[in-house]
Amino acid sequence: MRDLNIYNTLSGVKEKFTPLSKDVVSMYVCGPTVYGEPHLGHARPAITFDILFRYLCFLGYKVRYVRNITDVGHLLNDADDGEDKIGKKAKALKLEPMEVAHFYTKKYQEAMSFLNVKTPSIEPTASGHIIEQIEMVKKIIDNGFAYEVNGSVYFDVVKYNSKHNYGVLSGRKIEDILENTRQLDGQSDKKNSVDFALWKKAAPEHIMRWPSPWGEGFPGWHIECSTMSCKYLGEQFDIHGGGMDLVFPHHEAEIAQCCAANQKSAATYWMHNNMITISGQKMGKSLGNFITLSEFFNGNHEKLEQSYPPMVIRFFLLQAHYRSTIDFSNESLQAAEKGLSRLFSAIKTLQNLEPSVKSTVDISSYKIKCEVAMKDDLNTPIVLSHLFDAVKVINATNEKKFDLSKEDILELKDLFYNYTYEIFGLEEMEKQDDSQDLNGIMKILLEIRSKSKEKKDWDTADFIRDQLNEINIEIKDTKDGSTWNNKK
RNA sequence: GGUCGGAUGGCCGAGUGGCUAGGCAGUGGUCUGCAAAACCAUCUACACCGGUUCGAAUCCGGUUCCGACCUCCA
Repeated sequence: MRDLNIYNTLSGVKEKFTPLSKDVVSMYVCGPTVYGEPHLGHARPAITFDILFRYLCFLGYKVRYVRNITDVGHLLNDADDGEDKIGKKAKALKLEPMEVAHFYTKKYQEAMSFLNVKTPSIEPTASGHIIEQIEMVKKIIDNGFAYEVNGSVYFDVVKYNSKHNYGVLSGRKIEDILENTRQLDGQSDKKNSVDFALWKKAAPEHIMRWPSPWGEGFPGWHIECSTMSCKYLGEQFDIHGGGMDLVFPHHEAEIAQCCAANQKSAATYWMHNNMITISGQKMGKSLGNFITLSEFFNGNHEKLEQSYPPMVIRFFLLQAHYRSTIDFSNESLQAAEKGLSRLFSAIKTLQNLEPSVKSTVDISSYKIKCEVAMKDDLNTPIVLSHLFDAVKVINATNEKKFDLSKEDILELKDLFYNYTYEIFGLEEMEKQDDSQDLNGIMKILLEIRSKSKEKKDWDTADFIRDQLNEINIEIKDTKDGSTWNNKK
């Protein structure tokens, strides 16, 4: 339970991870805004922090993992008064906003479960914490860091910056931001362009609205995370995560809000995953170049040459370090698919390995190497490279080129079990149709084929093989007879 | 424009001073009636120009190109 190092955006370096309380870790990750289909971009933070969650548990920590659902319609931008993403969608579809939010929340959770992402300990919704958000806004006003104008409340960034450092996380200087944000703000009520909304008055056409001390309105974008992390993890907790695109302004604002309200910076460690790119460009909703997860799963998108099962997506992401961008392409996903099946087939081989009295190959280093890589800021690609080295040993042993003792085989089983299933959350892509009927029929067919082969009746043997292949049943001839598997 | 990051072999992607990353593809081989699958072996690198060093993909300076954030975004 020691020596896990993680990169902290706050300090800009890798730091030894020391939780606030010895055996317990508190972790908050920014979840999705539920107004559209979950896409590949959503999978990255979910999987990155799922790995961290799993690994912390593996190390014996008790983890409370909170990942929010943003189901409150935030404004598209400051100039666009009264329109929010969820509300807009609801109007277009003639639905209640919460119907839209609920629909996409289910979609998101479903996709995450396909990807074998563990459910967080708590998945709170912004709409369920309006009262708490109002309370926090009040606290910030009382502390003198926010002001009310026309039914909206804004965070006074300039004043805050005179006492604290607005920019600790993103490295931004307030002067630069002020200079660079001199675009026409419409008839904004803000004192300074850097100020951001804590509570926004609802325009008449705005359909998501709640009563507040300042009139009917809705909470600002950043306040929900501050409120919910504080409620469930305390004013100071261990890890706050999310995508790199959230560093500024979202997480910067969160820190400011928490400092303004509680004199605490919320999280000790701030972790950010990098983006997924498509042809070198960020895959994102605003760019319209995203591919949804269900499109990956069913292959139904013009850019996709085939369907990619959830585990392939998961493995694909693990092949890159979470802080690197990863470029999507059919070629790399297909490579991932083959790599993954090589890994699983070796695990299968491992189950049936014949133990020898003594080992002729040293496998003791793998466990340590994997651990070192994992503890070095979750270097999953390095862990995988060690596992693939071990795959070679397993296969070579199976070919009688090496011997492995019973103890060493157990150690390898342990290694693969821990990393593949427990920590990486990879599961076999079993699409096996193991119905009794099919099994029986296949047994008969393979027997006929085997008899024809004995009689050197290659026409019949090949006919059976080729016809089955046509309906996606693949025959594999091995020394000990033939096996079959369902390709679809 | 400001801030930050990146440029690695056919593709993806690790690696911060000397030792084979790994996966996929390619090539050769084993197996096989043939094939597929599987397995084994193996080739192709470090954007460019200088510098530091016994030695640089790795450090320093410069150049070119690309990306992210600065508006909602994972």
